[in-house]
Parts: sequence; C-alpha cells; structure tokens
Amino acid sequence: MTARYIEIYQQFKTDIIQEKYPANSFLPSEAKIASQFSCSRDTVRKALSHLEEDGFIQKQHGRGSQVLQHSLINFPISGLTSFQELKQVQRLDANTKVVLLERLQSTAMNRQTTGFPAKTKLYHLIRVRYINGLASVIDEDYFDRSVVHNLTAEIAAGSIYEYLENTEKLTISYAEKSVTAELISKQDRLLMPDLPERENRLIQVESRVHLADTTYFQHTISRHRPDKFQFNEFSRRQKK
Amino acid sequence: MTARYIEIYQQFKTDIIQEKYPANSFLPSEAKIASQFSCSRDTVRKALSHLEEDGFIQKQHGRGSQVLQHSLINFPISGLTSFQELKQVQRLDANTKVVLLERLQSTAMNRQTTGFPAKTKLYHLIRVRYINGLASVIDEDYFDRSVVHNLTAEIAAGSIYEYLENTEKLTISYAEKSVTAELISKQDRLLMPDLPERENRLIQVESRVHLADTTYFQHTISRHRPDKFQFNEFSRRQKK
DNA sequence: CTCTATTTGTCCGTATGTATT
DNA sequence: TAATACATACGGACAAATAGA
Repeated sequence: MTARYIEIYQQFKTDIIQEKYPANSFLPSEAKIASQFSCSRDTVRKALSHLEEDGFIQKQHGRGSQVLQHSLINFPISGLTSFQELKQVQRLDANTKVVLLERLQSTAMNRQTTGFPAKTKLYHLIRVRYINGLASVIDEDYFDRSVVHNLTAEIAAGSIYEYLENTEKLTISYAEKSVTAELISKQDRLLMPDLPERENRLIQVESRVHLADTTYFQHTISRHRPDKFQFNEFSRRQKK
Repeated sequence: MTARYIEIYQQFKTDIIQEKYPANSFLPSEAKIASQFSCSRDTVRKALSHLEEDGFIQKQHGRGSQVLQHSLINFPISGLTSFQELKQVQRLDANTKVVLLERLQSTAMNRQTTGFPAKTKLYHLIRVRYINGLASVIDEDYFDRSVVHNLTAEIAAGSIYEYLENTEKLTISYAEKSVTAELISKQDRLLMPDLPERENRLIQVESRVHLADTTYFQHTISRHRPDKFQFNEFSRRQKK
C-alpha cells in the first residue's frame, strides 16, 4: 500500500547510509533507475526530489544525482522527531522521569503562552530527560484532551508519539518551532541539580504541533542544558 | 524564463501573505487553478507541494488545500537567508561593521574547524551586526578564494550573497548548520561591549555552505547575544 | 569551437485509486 | 450513493545543461 516512489526513496536512502553509494558518487540516471524498478521516470524523479530535500543527494542538471556527505547525527534532531526516536537512532543511553502529569483547563492567562483558547481541557506533563545519567532536558507539554484521550504516566515515560500514531491513529503533521535562550528558574535548578552555578540560561525549544487536518493539539517547551545542547539542520537556499 | 510552477507558487505565496487567502481558508481546487492558469494539473500540484513544504498551506486528501497561520517572522531566519535579506524582510534598523578582512591560507590546524583542506587560499572576514544600535551578532566567515575572487570591505559591509549570485553568477545551494551555546571569549566582550557580565555564553550558529555543483566554499560562525537570539522554524514530520 | 549523446528540467494529457463531503 | 478533490502513476515531448569526441 505504500507508494512506489516512497519505496524507491527508502531503497536509495538505506543504500546511501550503508555506503553502497558512497559520498560524491553518482546514482544511476533516472532512466536507468526507472527501468530497474520498472516504473516511469516521473516516479523516480519524485523519489529523488525527496532525497534531495532531505540532504542525501544533490541533483545537477545534465550531470546526474550526486551523493552528499551525510553525518547521521545531522538529521534526527531537525524536523519533528520524538525523544524516543532520537534515542533509537543515536543509540543514546537515555531515560525519562515523569515529574508531573495532571489534568487542567487553560485560562485566559496561559492562552498566550500555550496558544490554546481559554477553558480548553488539557493534560499538563513535565518530564526530565537523562542522558548518560545526567539531567539534560526538561520537557513541559500541554496536550488537548479532546485529541489525546488516555495519557498515563507509563505512556509518558515511553513514547507518546508511538502511542498517538499507532494506538490513537492520529497523523502528526507539522510544527512551528522557536529556539531561544531563557533565564534559569528555581524549578529548573531543582530538576537539574548538576547544573553549574555560573550558567544563567537554558536553551529553550518551543513547539506547537498540529495534526494533518491542521488541528492544534500539543504545546511543548523543551529546556536544554546549554553545554549539552546541539541542534543540527540541513537547509537549502530558496529559489527565486 | 522562470518555470510556470514557480510563477504559480509565487502568485499564491504573495496572495497568502497579503491575506487575499486568509488563514484557514481553502485555495481553489487543483483543477480550477489549472484552468485559471491554463496549465496542467501536474504543474499546479508542483506549486502547491512547494507551498506545503514551506508551511504556507496544508494539503488534505479529498478536502482541499488549507491556508495556515503564518507569522512572517517565522520564516526568514530558517533556511539559507543572508543578513541583508533578513533586514529587508523584517525591516530592521540594522547595519554592519567590518572588523577584519584579510587573506590567509588554511593550516592543518583550522582544517578541523573550517573544514577546508590545508593550504586552501581563503578570505577571513569578521563583522559585527548592530540591530537598533546594539551589537547583536558577531559573524566570522571563511571564503574559498578560488570561488570568491574579489571580496572588498564595501561588499562585505553590504550583501555578499547579492554580489556572489548577481555579479559572480554563483548558485548558492545548501548548507549544514549547527546551533550550540558557546562560552564567551575576551574578543567577544570587546566586540559586544554592552553584553552584561552575568552572561557566560553566546548562541553560535555554524554553517558550511555549498554551491549547486556541491563545491564547498563558505564557513560561517555567527555568535548571537543570548537575550536577542531567536531562531524560528517550520518543520514537518517525516513520512514513514 | 562544434557537434552529439547523455542527463536532468519542465509540461502536458490521461487513467485510476482513495479520501471527504 | 454520488460528486468532488487530492494522490499516484504512466508515457510522451521538448528544452536546457553537461561532457566528451
């Protein structure tokens, strides 16, 4: 049931990662790929376009598609990737402690910060992420309870996204994110006791996450230890 | 000479920004757009795909293409956008002081940091960006001199990208970026005299920029005042 | 420098499937 | 159920860039 062009995309993606096509080498021409997969050139082109967007190849008019240097570490943090997925891909020694899980209603006050209209029924969740035993990230989430129905501490300690996509059958689609450096609060110091006294800010990644039908359902504030924070991104220059 | 689908993309992009299609409204169906522009549906789809990638619309199978809320401020920092372009789009009161412009050769030492092989002939450039009169960003650049030929302080004070693309006819294509929080150096304090004593880190955005033929030609380190830094991004969840 | 073969870029028309209303 | 709208796929045509003879 998965689309043909997605299969082709994945085939080349894994081949590139396994260095079957090493950096700087060229993929076969679109025509050759099309005959190999016995599909049309249009289908191949769709697959290659996605590989290009994601930074795996660079297409060159009249020359071919060249494989780019890729550090695996380069991709997973960018985009919309959950902590559990990160943990898997990067093979981190990581675990999660649920500090708070409560039900509440949004007020006019936190409407501005969370983006939810007043009186929306929400889950409020606070978790600390430990990497190699060190408290490295404080995650604070608000979920719209009309979308997320049965959130438990067990789910929150594992993968909420896995639960939402596989059990609740939701399609998580896009997010607006912002990265800033925010002053450290007393609560931050309590949750990150090893944080050196001289540090005065945490790196904060704020996200507003939406479903495929544009429903806004999650607001997340992730506060990172500044000495442990790294955000990697592949970006392309906009065409005129 | 610009492609038909790019024209259509731009038409809708400006219409959306000017709220001719307000947030949450739907664009005309692909078939209608195709007949309006008297082109094929395939061409329309390409334009709409780009609008979706860039966060302007959300396509919904069987329903239509819905316009998303867009804060103009949301886009320009993400991607590969020059300071001068940012200044224009955001209408900032901003100016640039060139602190250093010199020619040098890379050593084995700075190969690791800059990514250029030893003995590459480079320009080395340091600039301070002032926003509303306040020193807010320190930019340090290395350009490969076999790509960038005549860099002057005048060009460096204006738009280097404008010069490279329009005068030197280069096609800037993609970059790997990383964001970290780095300790403040003595040089940083000299260039940013108003930086409060209690701050101990700057937000550093490091970029390696490539041309369309994958030539690596620019390494940039941008160090931002933590209280002035904000990085905004629109991101989509990866398909399985 | 010119010509030619190869390769990617754009666009069209058509057909069929799937999701929404 | 039927109409509408988006998703996928195919095949063909021509343009434009590149590389090599």
